[in-house]
Amino acid sequence: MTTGFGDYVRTRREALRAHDDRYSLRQVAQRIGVEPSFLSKVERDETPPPSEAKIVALAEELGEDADVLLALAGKVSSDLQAAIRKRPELFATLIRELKDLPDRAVLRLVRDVRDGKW
Amino acid sequence: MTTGFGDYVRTRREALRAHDDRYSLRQVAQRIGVEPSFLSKVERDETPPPSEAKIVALAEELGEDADVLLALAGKVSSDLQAAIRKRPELFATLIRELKDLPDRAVLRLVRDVRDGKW
DNA sequence: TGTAGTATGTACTACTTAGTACACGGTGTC
DNA sequence: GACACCGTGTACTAAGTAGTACATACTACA
Repeated sequence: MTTGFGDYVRTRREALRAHDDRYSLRQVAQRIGVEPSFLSKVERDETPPPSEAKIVALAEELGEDADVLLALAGKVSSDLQAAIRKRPELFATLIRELKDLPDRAVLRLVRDVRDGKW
Repeated sequence: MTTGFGDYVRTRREALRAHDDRYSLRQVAQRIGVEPSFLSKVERDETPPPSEAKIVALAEELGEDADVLLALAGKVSSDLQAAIRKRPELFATLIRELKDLPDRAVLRLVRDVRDGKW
């Protein structure tokens, strides 16, 4: 496993733990619903990242953006996938069009869409 | 299996076959690189849709849009996923913003982006 | 009628996913 | 020195993924 997923989670968890004992590996594992040994392996990148559901729970637990954590795990949220699958040609074209544009261009687009002014 | 994926592929292949013998199940199977028995099961929805690579090959073979065929198989092209994973927050926001907008709105957006006028 | 091509059915396999169960050894503390 | 956590190591599993291999049975035609 060469994703930085585990590292990232561990670092983040340890940071929270510095101020709050409730962020021990065991307690976090229990709250997100996995065995401590499993979370341990995940954090050491000894096993691939867990399922989407667990990652989302983990993101919530760590105060992180779920999409970012999923991305780190090499996944894309299933609701986004569903949206794309509903109109595959449309979204495929759009995403391929945008993928090489700079952040600020995409960001401006997002804002314009949100404000309905485009 | 209750996807219409198999049905769709079979219908499409039979249609091509009406004009061209090279579209028998066996020959198509060979060209896309699977065993005939496997393609048979796929077309009868007796087994889940094949891997992305085989679906893309199948789309090419059938003259269909790969993204559409992938969507029918409940998948999203890995290059789109990669694009999203590179900037998860940006794309997640955009897609969630667009997912309930009507086709024509999204389409217009796609065109505007392509023409660089937005 | 045999043989070439066609679709299908059955059995099997190797790999991956997504974990659990449980024991072990370390650390702190009362 | 016993109790309570802590992280980790080892072993296991149940289900899904992505097929292959081989045998069977039908159809067409020469």
